[in-house]
Amino acid sequence: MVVGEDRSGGHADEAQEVADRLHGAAIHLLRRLRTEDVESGLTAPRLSALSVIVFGGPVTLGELAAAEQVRPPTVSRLVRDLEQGGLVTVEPDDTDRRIRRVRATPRGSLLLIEGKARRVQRLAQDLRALTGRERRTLREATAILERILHPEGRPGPGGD
Amino acid sequence: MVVGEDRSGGHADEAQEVADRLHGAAIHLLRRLRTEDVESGLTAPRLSALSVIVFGGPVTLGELAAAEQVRPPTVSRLVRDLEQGGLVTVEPDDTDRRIRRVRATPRGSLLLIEGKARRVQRLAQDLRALTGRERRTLREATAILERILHPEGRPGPGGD
DNA sequence: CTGATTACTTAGCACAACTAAATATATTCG
DNA sequence: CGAATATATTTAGTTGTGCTAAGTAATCAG
Repeated sequence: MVVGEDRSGGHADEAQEVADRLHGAAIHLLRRLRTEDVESGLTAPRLSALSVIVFGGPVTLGELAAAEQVRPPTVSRLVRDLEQGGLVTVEPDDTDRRIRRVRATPRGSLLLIEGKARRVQRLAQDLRALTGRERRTLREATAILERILHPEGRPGPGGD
Repeated sequence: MVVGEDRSGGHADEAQEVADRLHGAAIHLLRRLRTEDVESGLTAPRLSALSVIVFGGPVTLGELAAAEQVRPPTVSRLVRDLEQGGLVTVEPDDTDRRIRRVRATPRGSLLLIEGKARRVQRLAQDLRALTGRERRTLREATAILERILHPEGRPGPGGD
């Protein structure tokens, strides 16, 4: 755990400090980006669930419940509402008719993808004001981040 | 998502690509950090309000309403609940007795600060596995980020 | 002092999201 | 077959957040 490898002569724990600032930056970043989400017309839980459905292929309600960490009834209603909005379709499983599989409609996928595009667009605009060097620093930083915190895991929702 | 950035000999839109990756990284980062928040026992609006109170010094209810972008009655109730939980205290203003100032209790501050520490701690641990050069890249990146997306805004809440 | 404004509260409504408990139905296994 | 198990739904209720409308109380402007 504690690896005193701070040879840079800085203060006690450089990692701690960078983590702290990174934390703040991520919060501010997403805070700004999230404002674009309102336009989707979906609430956060629905957006999150839709994301799992879009990127996670057809999923059963049970899987969705596990992914979203909610109880079955919550998912039932959630899916019903998404279905009513034309964003997902539900089909029975061929071999096990207890199971219902949820799949995103083209409209559901589009809504999510466009939402993300809106978010990213906003950020890209800010990035154009930077120097090439600064952008490269950001690029390198994201690569590092993705490496350390996304070894394996479920696809991230468009949530926040 | 964003791909074809190479077909015209150069980067069609480097900013767009970096934005896309940054977006993904921020989502994954907060996804990880946010799991720690559940332990606070507070809901997102309360956590956010408490953060404004803790870091924004004593604030009036009106200021809090403006910061959180909600109507006065919503804040009244929010503060009442926080007060009931022993996380904040409310005092009248000396010169203007219509005004009520909200201040965090030691327990309220501690809850927030420890919550943040929990979040950051996890990340700091990952960062210790990096080289000094990589950490420096991350540090520079956060500085750039904070600069472009936090020109002069209100203090950021610890919510996400 | 009177009237308008400001700061906040109270009361009541609506709604989203969650839950536990009680089903209904389908599958699996002894 | 029949019992246990698994999947999802329905029912009924809670919690939390937000709103508006209407009220109280303090301050300010004339």
